[in-house]
Amino acid sequence: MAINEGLTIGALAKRTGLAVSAIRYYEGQGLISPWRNAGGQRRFGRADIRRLSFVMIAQQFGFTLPQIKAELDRLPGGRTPTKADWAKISAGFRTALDARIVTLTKLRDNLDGCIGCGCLSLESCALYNPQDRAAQMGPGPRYLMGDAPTDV
Amino acid sequence: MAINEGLTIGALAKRTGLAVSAIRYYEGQGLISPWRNAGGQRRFGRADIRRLSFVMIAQQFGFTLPQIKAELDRLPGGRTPTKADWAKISAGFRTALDARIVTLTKLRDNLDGCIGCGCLSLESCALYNPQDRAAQMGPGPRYLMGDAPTDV
DNA sequence: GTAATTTCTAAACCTAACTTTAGGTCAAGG
DNA sequence: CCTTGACCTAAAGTTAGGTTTAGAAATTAC
Repeated sequence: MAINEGLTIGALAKRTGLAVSAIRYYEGQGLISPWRNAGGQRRFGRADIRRLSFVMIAQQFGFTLPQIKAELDRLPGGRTPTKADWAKISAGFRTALDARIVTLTKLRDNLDGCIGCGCLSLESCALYNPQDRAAQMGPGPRYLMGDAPTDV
Repeated sequence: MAINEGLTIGALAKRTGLAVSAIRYYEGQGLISPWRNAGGQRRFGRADIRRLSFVMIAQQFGFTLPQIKAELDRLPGGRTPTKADWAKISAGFRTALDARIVTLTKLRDNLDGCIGCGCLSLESCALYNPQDRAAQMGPGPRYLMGDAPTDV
């Protein structure tokens, strides 16, 4: 391994647990911006490990890649992000997560009522509020619970 | 409208709020089994409204169609399901939902720690525990999460 | 009886988030 | 120097959960 020329894509993949192809894909989506060495191969900085870590956590929370990119774009350009920079962004997660827990809990409570009455029918079941469903997106795969993460 | 020959696909769509195309798709997936009239058109029983209602709720909870089918297959064949039949199946939701709430709450608590330290790095962040990641929730093309976490 | 809806089937298309493949190029070890 | 493994690009394939389209047949409305 050379002196300090950055991580290869393979090394980054090993460090993050991501597939090499996924990392290339993320670059295409603008989530990371490696530089190239003389031979045209990607080289990544150590800060990219943290960036990808952020991506993976955010995905677990149900964020889409464009939403995640929007968050990452708020990091300072020009210098390596500090812990404080990351902490600021992470705080938004807390809010989104709290909201999701509230939604699920409400859903569960409604379900309790439905188990009691055995209804599960459109006429009487609170779970089917058409307004709730109307908020869902049209085509394509559905996301977590239908409650898209509010803007962080 | 004829006497009592069952619901047309359009009527069922109106009752459930689903698109006609979605209902046909669900039939293809084995979630409902309409009969055909003399002209070859689908006819549905009133019990199918409830079946589709179940499908829609289960989707909100993040179940995939095959998982939902598995649940529906537990309903009695031969007779129209009673409220008790539906209540038995609904109880399973309660368990799944409770589990999901616990997972999210744990995730949030871990995040609290991470916001404190500002780490968000693979070396020290509890959010990356591969075991936690394996506990994926929600639908979507995320077959990657079960991958070998190599060294993490 | 005719026009307007609905419905039918099959196949193609859609999005998100990736993976796989094909056909080369680069880099590191012996 | 040569071989092996990592890397490159571009394009096509994959999965889930549907939607759209096209052309034909059935039903309903007037």
